[in-house]
Amino acid sequence: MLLQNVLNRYGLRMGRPIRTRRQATLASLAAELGVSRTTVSNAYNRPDQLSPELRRRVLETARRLGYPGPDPVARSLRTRKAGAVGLLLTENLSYAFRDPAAVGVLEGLALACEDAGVGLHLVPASPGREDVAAVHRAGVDGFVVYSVPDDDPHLGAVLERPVPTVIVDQPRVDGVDRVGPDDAAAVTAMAEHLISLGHRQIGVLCMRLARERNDDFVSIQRQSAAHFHVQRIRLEALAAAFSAAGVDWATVPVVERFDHTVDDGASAARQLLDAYPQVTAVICTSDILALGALAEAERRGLRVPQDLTVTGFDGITEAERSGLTTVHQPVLEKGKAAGKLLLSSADRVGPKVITLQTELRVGRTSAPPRTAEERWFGP
Amino acid sequence: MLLQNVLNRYGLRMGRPIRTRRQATLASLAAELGVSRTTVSNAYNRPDQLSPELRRRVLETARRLGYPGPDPVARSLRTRKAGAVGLLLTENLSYAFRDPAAVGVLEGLALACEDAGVGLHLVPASPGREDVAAVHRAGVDGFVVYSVPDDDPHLGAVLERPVPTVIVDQPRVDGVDRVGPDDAAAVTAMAEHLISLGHRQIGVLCMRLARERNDDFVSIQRQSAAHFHVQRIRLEALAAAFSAAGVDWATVPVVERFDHTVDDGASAARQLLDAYPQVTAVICTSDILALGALAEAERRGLRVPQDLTVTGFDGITEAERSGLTTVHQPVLEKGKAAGKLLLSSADRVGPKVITLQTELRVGRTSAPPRTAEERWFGP
DNA sequence: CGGGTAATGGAAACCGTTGTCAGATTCAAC
DNA sequence: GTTGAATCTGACAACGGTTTCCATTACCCG
Repeated sequence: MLLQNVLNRYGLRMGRPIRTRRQATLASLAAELGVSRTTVSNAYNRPDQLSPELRRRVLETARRLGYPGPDPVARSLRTRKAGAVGLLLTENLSYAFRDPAAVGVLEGLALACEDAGVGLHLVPASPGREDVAAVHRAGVDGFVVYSVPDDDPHLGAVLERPVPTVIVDQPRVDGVDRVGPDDAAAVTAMAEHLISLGHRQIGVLCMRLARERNDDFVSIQRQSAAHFHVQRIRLEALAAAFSAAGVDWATVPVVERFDHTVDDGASAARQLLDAYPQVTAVICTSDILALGALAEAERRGLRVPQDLTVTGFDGITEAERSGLTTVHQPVLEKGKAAGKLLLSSADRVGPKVITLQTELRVGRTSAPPRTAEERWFGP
Repeated sequence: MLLQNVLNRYGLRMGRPIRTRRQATLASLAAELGVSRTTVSNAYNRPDQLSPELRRRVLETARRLGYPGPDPVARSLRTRKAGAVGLLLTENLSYAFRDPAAVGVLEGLALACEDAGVGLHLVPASPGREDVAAVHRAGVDGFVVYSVPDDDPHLGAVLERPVPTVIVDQPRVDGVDRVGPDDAAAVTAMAEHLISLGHRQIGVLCMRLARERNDDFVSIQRQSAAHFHVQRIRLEALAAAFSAAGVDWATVPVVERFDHTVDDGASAARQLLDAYPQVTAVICTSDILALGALAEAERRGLRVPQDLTVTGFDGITEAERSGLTTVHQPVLEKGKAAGKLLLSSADRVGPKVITLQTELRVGRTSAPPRTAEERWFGP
């Protein structure tokens, strides 16, 4: 027993081949040099605390012994700083990397982290996974939560952790910092644009509303019970605006897609237009879906905007290029703001909400609807 | 002094307002319950080691005291497992997120991590930054290094860390696991395709060769001294193949671009064709550059492939869509393989190299060159 | 020569866990 | 009542550092 201890002290272990000798530690290095651990630690962290000569000796001996410098985990434990922020994203990474809007947020966040010299720790949390252990295991100084349903177990696990948290877009949690656009206002502006053009026969394409898949039309109940807050708000804002314009929202078809690709947008548009050919405007809650709707319109031989108006949301580059009428939001800034907010949250008291500026960008995909006669007989 | 200790034991601290009371720890929770720390630890990590009833009490008291479960950092220190792999990428994140080939690798890596339930820790290391502290600070069980110049200080810092490392694409370091395509073979196949078509007047567009910017023609010296191994190998393979076909490599213009965007590809092509209008084929070391070259060809009114042949490398979706002749490599698999290799490296002895299959995909952008007469008088 | 001030290095506490191992308790069976 | 097996529990030693005092020495100044 004693022998074991002595061996340990010198970084050796019984019953193991020599070549797997334990890594050198700060203590073994100090022993080798005949100085205290403090001094070795100072050599790395506070060069002004010891003579240059001794420091040189320490570093040189470290190199000789293959000591890689203070262990980051031990250091984190002592200093209570991990030097990383966690990113919770209940979504396949493929999605995160494929949607330009999401990439923008990620990039902005990464930039903020880079500036501060802290790492970005992607927490493994695919939609299916119920195992929140990964959240518990993440050694981070704070979390950014991006676009997560309000009933996701990972979210709960994050909020229980005693570290600052910033939520981007959704969900809305009381007392937690948040960064996002004013979705209601933005969508209202879009609705009023369409109303003023004269559209009353509309259809809506929206993203996933809950964790269970429903690639179909959406009931009023499901709309108002949506766990994805952003989608819910956007639908509610549309409902409010069009109701005010005399449209009975219960008659407005809304099609949901669980996955978020251009192809899904196209198939949703097809489903919508097959069942409701009288629709004059397809409002999409994202540009990706809208790009799909444009593709489907072309496939059907519908001219945009003469025969059909299509609108999106986000303002991604591809949308701009195709002249889509959409709401632009500064996604890069969104991510950057989230990062900065999180990294500065040590010296703040109350929760903070940052609302980003959005801008209605009218492109070449919205125009007044044709009258019924025009539809049948041409202009 | 004694008082201080007693206070500490109960999670209190002198001279601080009550509301900032110290977070509960496993120890304070055990004290509260009147059981040992072991028991509390077991409640979380080995449910079979204590009675369900006691476990329930522990968890319930934990909730009441706001104990968030065992501290991840302390746990990592004790278990020597961080539950995360680091990704070193000496590049602005913007690049990583914008180049589809890089996104593919990232996505594959993320998938492998997700499968294993470990986090992915992005190490902040922009090109300019000389500060490798972030590498030292990263609490990870291993590193994936992706496309880094062989003289990058971060690379050295990673290799010094006593954790397994896998390098993707470049650099090539002896004794370190590596995943990547057989660049030389792939490029040779491409060269032979062009040679057999009859091209002898070629020009090359390549990516950054070193950490210092050089948006210009590249000397032979710079080519063979390139710190980005992949680029060097590709150029060398081209040189070998075309030399064998009787082309004096010293006369072949090579244009380098530091940044890697379609626009940079276009400007490089312009620079090349302005100085060497007799070129019949522009060989690019990436699809992104090739897409730019195609754009520039169109701008000049050059028909592809009749007037100019353009080839790429990577096989990204956009390239496929535009019919680019290119070398396809499975980028998603590359990332996934790197992740799996890293995560399984505990029980392996020697270094391992995984070479990925590539495939020459002849598209609509390569054809025999026009003869000089044709160039002036039409076919 | 007394005493104040840097400069330098060290002792010990602490960060919050986990794992080992031996001892304690319970319970059924003989 | 004894025994043995099956469960639980708790003391103790790591894990690898950082940081707050202290102690020592050297130097400077009147």
